[in-house]
Amino acid sequence: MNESDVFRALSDPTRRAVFDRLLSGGKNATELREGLEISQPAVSQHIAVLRGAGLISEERAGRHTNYSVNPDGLKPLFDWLARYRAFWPDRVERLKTLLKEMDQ
Amino acid sequence: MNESDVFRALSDPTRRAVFDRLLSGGKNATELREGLEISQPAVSQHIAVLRGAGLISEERAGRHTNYSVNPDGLKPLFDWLARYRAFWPDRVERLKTLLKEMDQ
DNA sequence: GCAATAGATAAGTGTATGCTTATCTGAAAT
DNA sequence: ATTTCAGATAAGCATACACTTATCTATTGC
Repeated sequence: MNESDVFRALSDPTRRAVFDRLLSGGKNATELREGLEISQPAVSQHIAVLRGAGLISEERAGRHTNYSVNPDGLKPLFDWLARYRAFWPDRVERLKTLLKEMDQ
Repeated sequence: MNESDVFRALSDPTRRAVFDRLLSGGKNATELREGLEISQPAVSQHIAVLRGAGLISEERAGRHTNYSVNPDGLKPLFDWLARYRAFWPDRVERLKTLLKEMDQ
């Protein structure tokens, strides 16, 4: 919800790995756990933190729960970063990338 | 230096306030402390965390030390966020702003 | 109904974090 | 030289975090 929650949620590498995994589409908790050498409750707790920060949303489907990236979740981060636009790297390159992407 | 350090450093509101204060130019530790109801060592410790994350750099000047934003410090954050470009808000508006800014 | 499965919650543990007061280092000024 | 000021470091403390094992809830399938 707020900046602190988002920054804190993303400060943990395992949590970033979980979040990253959702980039390729929604997944359930078991799928999110794959490859991570961590207990089931630990994943569940990480998911709770990400949800609490507004970064992911969930949809119950039977006995599975499907988690997906909340499109607005990163907004606090973008908003905060916008004030540091002066320090954005490779502005021109980034702009080109954006333009190219938008043409598609 | 790495993503975790940057996210963690910025997860603390006091530390963001200190960092924000540097946006309007370099400052020494006493100036950074102004308005914060916090002890001098606490500020010193926050500065150490920000420096450790590569977010600020320092320049000793007599018995003062001038701290300033490290222009490359936010790069890990930008790089990480670049992968989530699909979720960037107001892409067109942001692009316009960038263009306007670059024309100046 | 009953066993199996997905996931959350409880309780406990070691470590990290943010803060404090007290002290140290080093440069400035008199 | 000695006091003064900027800032770092030391030590201690309370709380937060990330993790574990054990247990609970809810849904599915037989």
